[in-house]
Amino acid sequence: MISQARSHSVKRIADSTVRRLSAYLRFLEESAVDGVETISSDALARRGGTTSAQVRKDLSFFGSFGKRGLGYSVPELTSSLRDILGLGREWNVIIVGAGKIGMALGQYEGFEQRGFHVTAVYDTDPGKIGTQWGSILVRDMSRVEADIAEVTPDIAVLAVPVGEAQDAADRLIRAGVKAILNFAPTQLQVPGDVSVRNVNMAMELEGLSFILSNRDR
Amino acid sequence: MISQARSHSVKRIADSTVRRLSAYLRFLEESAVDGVETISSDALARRGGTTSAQVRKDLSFFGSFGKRGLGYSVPELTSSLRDILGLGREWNVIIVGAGKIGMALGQYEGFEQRGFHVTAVYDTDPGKIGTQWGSILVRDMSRVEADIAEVTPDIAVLAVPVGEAQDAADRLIRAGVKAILNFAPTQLQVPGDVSVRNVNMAMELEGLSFILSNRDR
DNA sequence: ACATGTGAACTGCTTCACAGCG
DNA sequence: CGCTGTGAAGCAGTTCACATGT
Repeated sequence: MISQARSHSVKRIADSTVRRLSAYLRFLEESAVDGVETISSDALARRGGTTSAQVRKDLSFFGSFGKRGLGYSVPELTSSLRDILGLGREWNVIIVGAGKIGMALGQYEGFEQRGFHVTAVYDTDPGKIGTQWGSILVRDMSRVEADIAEVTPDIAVLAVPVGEAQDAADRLIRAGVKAILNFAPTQLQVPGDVSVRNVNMAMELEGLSFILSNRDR
Repeated sequence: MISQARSHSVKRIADSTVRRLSAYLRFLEESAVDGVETISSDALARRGGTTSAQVRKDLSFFGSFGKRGLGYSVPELTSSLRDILGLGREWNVIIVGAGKIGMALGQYEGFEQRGFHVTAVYDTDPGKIGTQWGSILVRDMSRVEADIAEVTPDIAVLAVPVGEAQDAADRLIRAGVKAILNFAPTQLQVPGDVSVRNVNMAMELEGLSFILSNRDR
């Protein structure tokens, strides 16, 4: 019996660790397709751009998943990582904002594949409300509180213009949403029990711009 | 004379610092619109979700921009941060992959606004090649090397399916590209002189999933 | 012999606290 | 007096190195 994920979990886990776990999981899934049965921390590390010690340390927070002298069983570690990351269940997701980004996200297959079920898309534009995107109906943003009262989504994806982001977030939080994936280029102000992750293209581009500007000097 | 950005810049700057500088810049721009003349490290911190000491330390790597007892001049600090981040010039950007994400990015106004000039979009799909997106023409991916040889883009945005990402990156790098903004959910293998930033929605969602799963425990 | 799991050492980012200056 | 700028202290994340198990 190896799958002892969650038996540990005493100290707080660093954000960077969680990100790497995601990366390991993706690589494991690729390896499984290639028919690899067993993998070492070193192979995992090379592919993820880190070190074997880092891989082992990351995993050690959650249990012992390897066999000494051998490495990790690909299917077993895959399953353990899924469990650790909370991917063993379905999460209900709503998308707020039916613009270009919201649309691209709504049609992204990767969401469903990983257990993130998009239940609804919201917008304020009467021209968009009522239109159908595949199986998803664009709903009226004014209904969002009523809908959430019935079934609270686990995660709300915010894909509205910057100027509307904080207001939208406030509404969602008041209605009970506890996790937001924010695509608007602004730092949302939220209470401590609400988790926010930001996806900010402007910031990433500026990061590259900074590196390019300071490369030689 | 205050704008002494770049007179310092001895030690390596942490990634987290650069990200915060981006955030400060955005907030400063918002403040300027509201007519604010002067701002303290404390105000900047509250808005950016950090501490005043952190703000001052971040800025101190690049010079002294404030007035003791007063704070920072909004226009002066804005200009200094733009300079530090390398936003004082235009960067040429190509988008590789004319799918949903590539399309959304190509039409994103924020790019141009901040000096990131999209010069071309590439795809391999004959049905897409030759179509026009606003002012941008979708070009044949097989031409990318020839085009780059003429004008090397500063940054390439990778918005192709996972399976094609590494190959596309290899081609771009061989052709001279030194900075990549990668939207494919895979860890690209690149030489040391190439900078990569990742935008990975799956990873962010998994981060939220992890937090939600471990919230109470 | 080989690769994991982990305490100990190390590195570097963050926070503190206060001197310095407007 | 208020707020910046910055060494020093504190802390968290990473790397080392080796005992441990197969």
